[in-house]
Amino acid sequence: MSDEALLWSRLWLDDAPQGLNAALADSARLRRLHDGELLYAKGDIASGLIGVKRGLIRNVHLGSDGRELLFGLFGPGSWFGEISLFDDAPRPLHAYAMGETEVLLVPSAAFHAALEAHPQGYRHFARVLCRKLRVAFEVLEDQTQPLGLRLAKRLLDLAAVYGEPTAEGLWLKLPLPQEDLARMLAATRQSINKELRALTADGLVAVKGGRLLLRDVENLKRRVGAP
Amino acid sequence: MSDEALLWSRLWLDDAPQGLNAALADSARLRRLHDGELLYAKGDIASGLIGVKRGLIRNVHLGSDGRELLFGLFGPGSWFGEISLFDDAPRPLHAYAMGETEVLLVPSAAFHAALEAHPQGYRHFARVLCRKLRVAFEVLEDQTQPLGLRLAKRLLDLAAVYGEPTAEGLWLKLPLPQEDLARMLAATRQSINKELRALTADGLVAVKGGRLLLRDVENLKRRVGAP
DNA sequence: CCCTGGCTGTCGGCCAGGCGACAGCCGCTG
DNA sequence: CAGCGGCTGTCGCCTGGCCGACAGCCAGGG
Repeated sequence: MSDEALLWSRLWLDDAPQGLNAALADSARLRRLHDGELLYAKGDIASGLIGVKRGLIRNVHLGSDGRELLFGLFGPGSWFGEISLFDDAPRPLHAYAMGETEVLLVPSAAFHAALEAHPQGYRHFARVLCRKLRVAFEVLEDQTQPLGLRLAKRLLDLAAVYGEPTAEGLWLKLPLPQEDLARMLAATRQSINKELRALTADGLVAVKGGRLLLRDVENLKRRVGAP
Repeated sequence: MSDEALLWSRLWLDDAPQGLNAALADSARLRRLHDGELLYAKGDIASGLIGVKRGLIRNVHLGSDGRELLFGLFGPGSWFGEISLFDDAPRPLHAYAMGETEVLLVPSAAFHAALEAHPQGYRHFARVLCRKLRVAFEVLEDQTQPLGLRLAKRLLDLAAVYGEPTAEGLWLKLPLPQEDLARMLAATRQSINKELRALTADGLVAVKGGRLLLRDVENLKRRVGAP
């Protein structure tokens, strides 16, 4: 399967609805972005649905004080940007590229037309929206937890998407400076550093060559879940 | 218009799709709840879509330490509970009554059947889900703001739903102990008390007879928005 | 091979907000 | 009208996490 076909298959939760998939794929166009280039800004009207073919897209909020909050990190196979398509409201977040990146863009008009022709697509995207809502709820629930726990949880979440199992444990194949973890957890780089080293001291994670290794996923999960 | 007709009209954002509305209304049944009675628990499979006819429903998360987080407060005219219907996953939160309460419940099976017959309903509910997602995003963005700001913002949000304009200002016609504000903002009662009195000192709000009065909505908004 | 720029490790001061404690206050009920 | 239970007002202590500062460290480029 070509990487583009793989990307399309990742748009669907289980079985791809053939007609709809074809309609969307026909109208998609490729867009290339350089490192740091803006895909869209918060407040823009929706250009379309986005699928990442190569590279990485950051989905962020910029506080009035300049502080950046990192809501999403989308790698190859990920789709996003549907919210503004459904409610016709401005983009809720900025999106820009990390490294050389290629995305597929299904223009809004084509997206709407395809869905009108294949209404069962609405049901699918309703499920997608639900999943995002549940994730948001979970993060909100964890607000009161100490930073160490929230960090461990986030690492497990990242590993679920970007983890590569090896003999030593689960590698995060992702450029992930501590600064970014801080931006995800609304914390400071220093605090992340401290917690990360606490996890290292407990033998749960390790850092080798700038990448993170989850050495004991079971124990991490236990620490995060039922104490 | 009867209060029940009013409730149904509130299910839709703009114009009610007649056929779908009728189908849902036909299958809805009334359920009466006493003060504190559980409507559903987190983890339950979805019973159906809920509309509040009379009283108040609290939508909460219970932390393992017993701490309660208040995610939603639904009064007459409010609908909720659609998430689990669309993704067939367990309820993400508990829901229970405050005071004598009556709700309409559209059973899951009937809900699905009605939507299959009227697929344009999916589009509507997708919009509803989007709105909830945006609210969640905003709360997440405000994580780093000082408590005073978050409180002011929340009061304005509450006023948008439960506010009653008078000569003195905007009354919150809602039983709202400081403890509940604390549970909404993941703070303590004491901190809320302090911030509330700061707002009172600035003449922005007032408490009379246990209810809250927003005396200067304009200034509150200014304080919250562009400084 | 050195220099430069981005990341990591670490320290100390500081403060918002948590937590326990307790005293009014007010409305409801017996 | 006395008493009780739920809410509000207020203190003081304590701590997690913020912030500024600075010193390694390492990789890539000239």
